[in-house]
Amino acid sequence: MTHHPSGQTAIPPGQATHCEGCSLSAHCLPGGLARDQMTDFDAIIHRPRPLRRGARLVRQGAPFTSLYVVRSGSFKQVVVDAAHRELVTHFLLPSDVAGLDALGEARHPSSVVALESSFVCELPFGSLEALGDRFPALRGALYRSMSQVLERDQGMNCLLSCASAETRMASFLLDMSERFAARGYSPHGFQLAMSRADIGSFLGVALETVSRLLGRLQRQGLISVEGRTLVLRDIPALEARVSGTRPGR
Amino acid sequence: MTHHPSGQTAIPPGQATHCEGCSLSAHCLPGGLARDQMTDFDAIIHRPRPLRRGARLVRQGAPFTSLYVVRSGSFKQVVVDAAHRELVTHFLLPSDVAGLDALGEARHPSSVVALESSFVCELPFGSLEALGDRFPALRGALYRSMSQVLERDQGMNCLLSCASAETRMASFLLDMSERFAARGYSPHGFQLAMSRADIGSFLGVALETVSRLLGRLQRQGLISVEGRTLVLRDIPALEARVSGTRPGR
DNA sequence: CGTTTCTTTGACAAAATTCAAGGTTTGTGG
DNA sequence: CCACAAACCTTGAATTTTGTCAAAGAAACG
Repeated sequence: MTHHPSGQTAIPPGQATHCEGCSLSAHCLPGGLARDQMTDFDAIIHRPRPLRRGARLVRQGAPFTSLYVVRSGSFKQVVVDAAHRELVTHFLLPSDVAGLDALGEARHPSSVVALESSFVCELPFGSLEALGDRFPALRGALYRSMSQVLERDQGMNCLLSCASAETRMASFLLDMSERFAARGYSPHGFQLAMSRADIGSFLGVALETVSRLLGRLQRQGLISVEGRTLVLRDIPALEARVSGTRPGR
Repeated sequence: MTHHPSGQTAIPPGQATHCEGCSLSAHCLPGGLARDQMTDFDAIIHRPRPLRRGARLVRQGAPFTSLYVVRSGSFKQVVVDAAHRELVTHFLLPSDVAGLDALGEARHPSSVVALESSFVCELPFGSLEALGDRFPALRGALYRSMSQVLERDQGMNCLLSCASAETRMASFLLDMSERFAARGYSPHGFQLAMSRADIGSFLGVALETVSRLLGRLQRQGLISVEGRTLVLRDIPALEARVSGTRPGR
């Protein structure tokens, strides 16, 4: 899921980082703000901080104080359920917002873990709200982010309710592809930053099934996989797998 | 899902309905407002309107203008996916809010259909937002509602990802029970307003499986079912089924 | 009171999981 | 830079769960 083929070069560590010059700003929360408003927004955010692979950005149960925007790298969002299983609920790419599910709550209902070396911008929610009073566009962007998550979750529910393992896999690959494309990267090939186990947890299938499905899709010529390097060779065919699901339910 | 055993008597049709006197107001959006603020809130809402079984409160794809609070009765939220299948994503009980998933969008991404004769209060979103500027508590309540939906969806995803059909069923029954309890009704027995097909769609299992599972749980003495009348006879045992899921994944 | 919709139940088939074992990659310390 | 350990990935075989198809019974509706 390294969004930049050769790693970390796109965004320099911690300096020279202002929303105005940021390549993500169009898709990011302050996207709809005017130039001078963005300066104010800039003032409240905590500058990008680095996280290593495996580091927790947000810990389930910790008090909610800030939202985080992924600047570079990627994350998985996980919840630990009653049976102490870790379940992956989301994968976050640059410009995605972490912590939204805690917004109305005192504590975070899920954890967010870096899948690779990553940078995030921290948005203290108090300041954000205060700014929202002055810039309605900012509040609108926040609403939009939340309802995008809602819609995404709803789509996921549909997938989990009634799609075969193969359809889930195809959906996942296409979804990743679209999200990369939306961020200006190639929709045809990318790196998966997460393990097979993460994908399995996310899609609700066993990790062995993930492995078998990737193998099968490769044999059928729809994709190429080599470790975590993925190439989508026949996107229309993948799309056909998604729409052509089992009849019933 | 009739929350009042003998039907519709709890809330009179359309008159004498103000938030202040409403039995739901504690759990409802204006719950945190002061007395005089509630009067203002009262002024923006459109008074309860009746819907018959099968009537659509919200139509997927229709422009988003209002949120709706369920006053009495119950609803199912459904999405029609790419393969033209209707999938049930939520069941709404009194005090639940319909339309939240459209909040940042121009159009509703899902439909909301009455499962029985029901009443709702309509909250024009424009007025609601305007009022939110004056009463921060109201905006907080809105955030809370949204993140509750997010959390619920996330829980559902977990259930669908890694629970057996039986566990899903037990979860569903307990969830209903809790929600009835939270609204002041008995957690031990209630009416299901939805069909087996709806439950199946919601839980991601075939309707025949729903039927078999209910039968099995009954034979084991955990519940009694007769048509859509349900009695939970052994809630702790049901809870044990939920936590004691399959080991793997 | 008949028709439609909903529900239950059985037999069979298919999909996916579990268990097991071997192979590969990644990361670390000497 | 190499060697070793740990984590990760693949593949096979047997088993289990759940879906599909079919048919009959019950309930709801006009």
